[in-house]
Amino acid sequence: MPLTPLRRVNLAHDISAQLSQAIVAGDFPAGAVLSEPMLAKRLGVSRAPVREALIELETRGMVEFDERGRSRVPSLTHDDLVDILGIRIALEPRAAGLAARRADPLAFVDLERNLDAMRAAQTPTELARLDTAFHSGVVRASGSRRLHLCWNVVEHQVDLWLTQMQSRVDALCHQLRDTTVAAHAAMFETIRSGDTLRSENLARKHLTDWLDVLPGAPVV
Amino acid sequence: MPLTPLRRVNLAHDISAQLSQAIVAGDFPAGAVLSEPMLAKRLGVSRAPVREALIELETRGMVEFDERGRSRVPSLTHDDLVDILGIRIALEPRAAGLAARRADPLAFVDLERNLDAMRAAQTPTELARLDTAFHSGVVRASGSRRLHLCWNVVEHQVDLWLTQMQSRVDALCHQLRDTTVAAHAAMFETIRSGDTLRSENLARKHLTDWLDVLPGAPVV
DNA sequence: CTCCGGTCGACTGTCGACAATACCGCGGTG
DNA sequence: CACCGCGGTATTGTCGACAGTCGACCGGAG
Repeated sequence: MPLTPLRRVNLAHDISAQLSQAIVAGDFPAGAVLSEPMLAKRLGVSRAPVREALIELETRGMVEFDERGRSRVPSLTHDDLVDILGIRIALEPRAAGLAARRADPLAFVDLERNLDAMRAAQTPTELARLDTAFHSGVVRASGSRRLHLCWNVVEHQVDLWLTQMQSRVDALCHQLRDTTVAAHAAMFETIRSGDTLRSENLARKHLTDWLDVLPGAPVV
Repeated sequence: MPLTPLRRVNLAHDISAQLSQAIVAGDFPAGAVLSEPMLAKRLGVSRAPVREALIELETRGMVEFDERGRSRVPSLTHDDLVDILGIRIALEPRAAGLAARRADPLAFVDLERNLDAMRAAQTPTELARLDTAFHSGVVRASGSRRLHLCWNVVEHQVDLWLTQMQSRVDALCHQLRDTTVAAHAAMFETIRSGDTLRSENLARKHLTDWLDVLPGAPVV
């Protein structure tokens, strides 16, 4: 037995993850101030780890600090989404290419499991979460720590945008589901086959396709 | 008069900048442990802002946390440099293209000033600093906050690598100086002219050229 | 000599407290 | 009635302190 994973606790890290999830889930509306005492009280911890979590979230674009040091939930516009996708179009082909070159079997089981989960998913929320998770898996499979750091900056931004625009995009998500699953499956196969160039191109096309769909969607 | 910039002080931010500079300057060798009490004592502050600065630096890849929470200066290998340049090749063409599209005159004066400084620079260290600063300027000129967050991850990595490999690269830097200045000048003109596509291509070529030079350089 | 247990010191993670600052509403004043 | 000054309140930035944990070192047993 491999015993226990053994890991020193770090409240800040847990808080960061939990807060990020809460923000994406829409628990805090766009523009809401996340005051440290309020969060500390709700989480049952002191302000120190909360502060550290907020700093980490700021570097990931999940909160913004105003000129007085208060952290707020950023409110994303359509332009923000285009900006985010532009960055992802720059980063993710690289990640897919590296993943294809490394061909880590361990990462493949994660990706395959994600595909299965996505095929079985029902709610748009679950679908969006799995979609992001798949792309995270590709970045992780690239094996580049720095690429992963960059990815952190955009990882949950699309999810956050979806939450803030929720009224309109549920139907869109559902409609795109089969397309997305098919695109992910194709990416998975290509990465596993080790075809670097084709992996890059598929990743790019998957994202640009999405970008092309958006202007037609009823957004603002 | 635009009055004062007015900005609440934040020791953590200053510490982050100072520490980053010190690491790049080689004050802490690769693998060195940056203990919080030691830094706090040297800086004359308490541990709290030091911790916050370290967290920020970790998201920028300037320090790494080991399994026990200690922060260390990462030691970069040749593969790391290739990885970093790969990310920059993905990000910077996008930044240059956006900068060309925005055409912010304010950013142009910064870039032009950098060009002048670079033409006058003497030491390789100064040259490397200005080179990084130019690329930072392009990213800033892109106007994308998230792109800037991603850029933070790689901003000083090449400088750090140069420091850790210092013995060999001084001559290389000097030799590449004119090439670099010429490439930057060309990028500047193209961005200012608003030619998006050409800006992207120049940025990409500038970086891939550099990548091509490296394998021949006497590096480990 | 080698190996083991115990002790010491250092460091991290977390907490509560304090000063400084900015917002908000109220009362007084012209 | 409009405006200005003022105290109360909430929040941030910073500090010192404490518990838990880990490595280093030392002494003794086999």
